[in-house]
Amino acid sequence: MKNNYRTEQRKIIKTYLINNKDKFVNVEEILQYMKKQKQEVGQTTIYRYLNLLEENNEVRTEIRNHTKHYQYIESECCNHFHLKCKKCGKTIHLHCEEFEKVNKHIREEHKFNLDHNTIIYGLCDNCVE
Amino acid sequence: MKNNYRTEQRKIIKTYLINNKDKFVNVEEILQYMKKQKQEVGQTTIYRYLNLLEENNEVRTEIRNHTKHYQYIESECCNHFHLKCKKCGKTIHLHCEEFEKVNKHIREEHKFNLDHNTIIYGLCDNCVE
DNA sequence: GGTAAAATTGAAAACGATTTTCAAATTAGA
DNA sequence: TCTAATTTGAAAATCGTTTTCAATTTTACC
Repeated sequence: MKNNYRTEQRKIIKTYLINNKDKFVNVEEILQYMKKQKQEVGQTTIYRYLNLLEENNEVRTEIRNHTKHYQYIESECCNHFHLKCKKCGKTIHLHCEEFEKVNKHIREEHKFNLDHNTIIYGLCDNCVE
Repeated sequence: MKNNYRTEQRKIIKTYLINNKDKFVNVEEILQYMKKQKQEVGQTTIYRYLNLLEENNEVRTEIRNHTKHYQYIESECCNHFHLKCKKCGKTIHLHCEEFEKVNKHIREEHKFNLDHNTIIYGLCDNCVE
């Protein structure tokens, strides 16, 4: 991987992302955490490293009220789809044979390759009106 | 619908959106078009009206290199899913019985309601490596 | 039609997240 | 150890979007 020196700052940022891989975090949250832990890192560095991780597909991103949020992509989450409620944010890890069959069908018949890292949005049963 | 006076400016903006419903457009593009047509509208007005349309689910949005893009939602596109290649942007209108079956399965068994307005991302056969 | 209340417009200023700049510090690799 | 390449971070710049506010337009009611 190009441009990937292992500096102390990057280790800290990546550790934070991995420790919070169950949610999306933004730069402000990373910054606040670092401050608390007395491991301050310049915000420019955080932005730059996050961009690098995004280019390398190590994080997925999402924009929440005008601010980019980042989530570390777990490799063990690569073999199933994710459904996310656009109202309450609940995520469902879809381990579903039938969906995988359709995925194959779409790949073969419709010539399109669904991306396991892409979150599919909708409404969960609690939020649907 | 609240806050929806029918002013000349809004008619023009909506017409532009409908005439370009096959693609995503941004404020700059709308502005340029208006200028060409000698129907200038302040950019504040465009931003405000687009926000209103978004709240009312009349447009879907997408962020492309730091800029919000808008697409008018055709009502006749509500009964099928959309696959979009994240590399070349090609959109496939997925008229597919098998997918609809899985959609029903997901709704009933996984308690989740896929949203026809949500675009599902992946790679088309030309762009997949 | 006329009129008042409510909503919209748009130029300018403010905002705020992100990027750029650039000199100093750090890292990798010979 | 030494040098070239890369990274860091504070400050400034950028730029898309929102806010402000006075003027204008639209609606709704008489």
